[in-house]
Amino acid sequence: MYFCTHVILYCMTLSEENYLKAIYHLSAKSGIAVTTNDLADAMDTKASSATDMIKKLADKDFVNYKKYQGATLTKEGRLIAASIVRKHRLWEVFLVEKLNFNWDEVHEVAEHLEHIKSDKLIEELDAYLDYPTVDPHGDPIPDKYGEIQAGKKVPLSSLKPSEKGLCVGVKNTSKEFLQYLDKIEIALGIELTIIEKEVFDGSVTIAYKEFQKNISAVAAANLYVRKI
Amino acid sequence: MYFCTHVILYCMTLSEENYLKAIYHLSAKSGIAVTTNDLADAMDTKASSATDMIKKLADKDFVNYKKYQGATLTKEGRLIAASIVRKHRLWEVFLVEKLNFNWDEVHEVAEHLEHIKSDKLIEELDAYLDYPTVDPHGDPIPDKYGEIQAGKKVPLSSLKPSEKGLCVGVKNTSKEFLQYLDKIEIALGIELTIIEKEVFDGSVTIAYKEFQKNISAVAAANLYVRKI
DNA sequence: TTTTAAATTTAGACAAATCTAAAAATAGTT
DNA sequence: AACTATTTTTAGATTTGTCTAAATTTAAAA
Repeated sequence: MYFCTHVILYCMTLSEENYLKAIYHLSAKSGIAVTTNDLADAMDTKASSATDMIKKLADKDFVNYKKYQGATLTKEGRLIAASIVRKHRLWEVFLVEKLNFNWDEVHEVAEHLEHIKSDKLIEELDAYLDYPTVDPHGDPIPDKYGEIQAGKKVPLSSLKPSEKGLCVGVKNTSKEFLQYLDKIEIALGIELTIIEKEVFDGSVTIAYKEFQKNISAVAAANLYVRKI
Repeated sequence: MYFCTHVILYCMTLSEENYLKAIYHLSAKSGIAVTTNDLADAMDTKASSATDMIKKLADKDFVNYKKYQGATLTKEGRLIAASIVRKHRLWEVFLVEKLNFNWDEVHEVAEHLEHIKSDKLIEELDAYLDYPTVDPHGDPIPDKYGEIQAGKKVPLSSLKPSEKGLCVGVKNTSKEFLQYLDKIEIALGIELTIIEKEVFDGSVTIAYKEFQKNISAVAAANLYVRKI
């Protein structure tokens, strides 16, 4: 099984790709069929537009659809959506690692780059970046078969004193939070060790680099790590 | 004067950008106003569609237009068109130098990449590629003010025996010609020395690398060099 | 279980970019 | 200068993705 370039290349509009991607993200979260309203909200449009597009995607066998029952991805739809997410995240890695972008600057540009259609481009980019498995926010990059290989990420707040974690991403992607992390010099790939957790407010004292700092429960819940 | 990002970012559709670029290329060739038919041919569409788009671009003050008199670029239109050509050619350099693309593979992908709108992206890319002045075909890359700095290129056939040229591009960009050049190992940046020109058929004997070969008048006319 | 509220779909309209076919303007030729 | 032939423009239709408003279905509550 492999990405169906022909389909992607010849048959999908920008709008179709974006809807498919939104369905992919929403169904990953909920695990069940994506509702018309949720899809419309995600796409910042109206329910009637979402219905129209779901029908079109169903006609092309990218989603399963029964009236009033929401949409789920077909195998082919999931593969295409995964390929778009793959491209998005690879471009994000490129922007951060090669072009000096910050965490909080890459998303918008990657939203456009993800729609460039060229198998060679993405394969070469993947190789050029040395086959990364997570993007700059720690989100996993699907492989070319649409499968996610990266290990599970957990919030920093779930670690106990003396446990160590590799910083792999954030839950809250707001500019404010990312800039806060920049300020205290926490970045992707940093090793963190839990020193102590305050019972009364959930704040966590962590050691990393040459620092030892205390961060709030909110911050700890929004920082993803992979246990090491 | 600088690229008007706001205009590019917020006001131009893909189609408008492509038409503007086509007008830029056509008027560079002829120097005079671009006719509706020529524009339609270049865009592989019908004259009526070209008229419609010219009107729209004229409304936005990107072209000067009088009925039946064709179109010329305004200062702002030229700047935007140049920025698109700049992006196209920078991406071509990136694809060849970093992602192992060949001369004859880059154009199609660059056609899409050129429409990605981000000042930071293109500035960083430019720096990352070390400020190239020509693309892999030897065509000049406009600077960020829309100006072309690169030296003039001339066909190899215009050189006389014992003159040397740096291979900077091709006139004929057909896959066949580019593959022919690959085969005889002529590439961008190669130094060529004219050994001899045959009077009867215009063919040229050239020395380069460890080779000494004879190429036809047609080939020599389609290979651009910069005298050195 | 019936009624009400919410979610979803349909119907009809609109803007963008295109087309075909017909009308209008320009240019070339005698 | 008048007449073709070509070029260009206009008018009206089509497709895609969107909208609003109304109709329909499902879900929740009394």
